[in-house]
Amino acid sequence: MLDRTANLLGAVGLAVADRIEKVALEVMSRAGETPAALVVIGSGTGPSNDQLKRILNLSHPGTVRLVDRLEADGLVERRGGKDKRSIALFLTEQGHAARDKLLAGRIAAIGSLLNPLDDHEQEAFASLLHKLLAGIPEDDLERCHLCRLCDNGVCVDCPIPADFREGSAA
Amino acid sequence: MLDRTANLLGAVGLAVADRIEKVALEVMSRAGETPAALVVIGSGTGPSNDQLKRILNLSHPGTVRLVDRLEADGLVERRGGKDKRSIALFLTEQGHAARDKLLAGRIAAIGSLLNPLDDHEQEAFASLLHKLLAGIPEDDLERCHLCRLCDNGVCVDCPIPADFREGSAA
DNA sequence: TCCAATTATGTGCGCTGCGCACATATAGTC
DNA sequence: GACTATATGTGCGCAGCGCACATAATTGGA
Repeated sequence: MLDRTANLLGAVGLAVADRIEKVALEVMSRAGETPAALVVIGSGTGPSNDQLKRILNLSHPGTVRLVDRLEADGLVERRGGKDKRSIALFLTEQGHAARDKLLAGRIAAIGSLLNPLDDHEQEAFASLLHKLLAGIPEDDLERCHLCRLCDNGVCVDCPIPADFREGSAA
Repeated sequence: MLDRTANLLGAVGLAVADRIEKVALEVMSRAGETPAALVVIGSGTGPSNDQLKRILNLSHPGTVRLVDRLEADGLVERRGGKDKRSIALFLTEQGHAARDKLLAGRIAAIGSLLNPLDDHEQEAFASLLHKLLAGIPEDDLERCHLCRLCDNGVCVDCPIPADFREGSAA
């Protein structure tokens, strides 16, 4: 029985991931962790390359190149960090616009999957998802990773502590 | 309210996709659609390259190279199809073993996410997922795509018609 | 005070996964 | 028998990412 539930969740998860990827390709023509980076950078207050690397769970060089791509696309700026060695990442105006489109498209795409459920069922579903999410992360870093594509403007009553919101994690 | 539910589902979907990818890397050191191809080929009765391409939603050359990789890894065999131009794809013994490990690992990884839910909640969750899945696919091809990583041995009462099971789709 | 270890970023290089344009062989159609 | 459609395979390049390495700045002792 648990296996059957897991299989159903696997199919739904795949459908969700497929739709998120499709939206990201439409909005910014990028795949992999690049869309998540856009969201994370926009959520924080000038995160460093190293913080981004840990949240996205990428290698260090991978993160550097990822930021290169975002910079080349005109979505992100590298500014000086608190150290002279570190940098601080900020979205450009264009970056903010792309991030908004990405998040809105993501919510719309996933929302369309929820159509078969009526209001009451959606509420029950949200409650179960909430409980499930609360049980996943073991530390702040894992929380940030899990929420790397979340829309903070929409996620009221987030099952995950708010450290991420201030960009103070990692 | 719907937006909040969609955001929660987005986070869960991402967690599911992350775990599936991790298992695939551990089991077969491959990413992208290659693990799905292993599952699909093992589910069917000698699908052609073209059928695989449509189920995975890849370009034709991408599918050819994907099969090249699986063949090089010793997991898949190309045999003659019903036409002299088409081929039929079958798993080797090693391929079946890898597929079993992949599916078992997938179920285990997703199942661990379900731990916070008690038996009653899991049943309710499965029911909602079932209803949600039934509303997604518009044709057989989309069904096959959605179920490309599903474990047929586990998915009783599948919300999706059984054409996929016979490999007759597309 | 100066040198070693740590931290933070960036580069050279290669590999995997994938798509576009093209080539080739077989099957159906007029 | 020529023409189109179908099915597979190739040349080529690009995106995304990791390993090994290089460089600059900070920290922590001896």
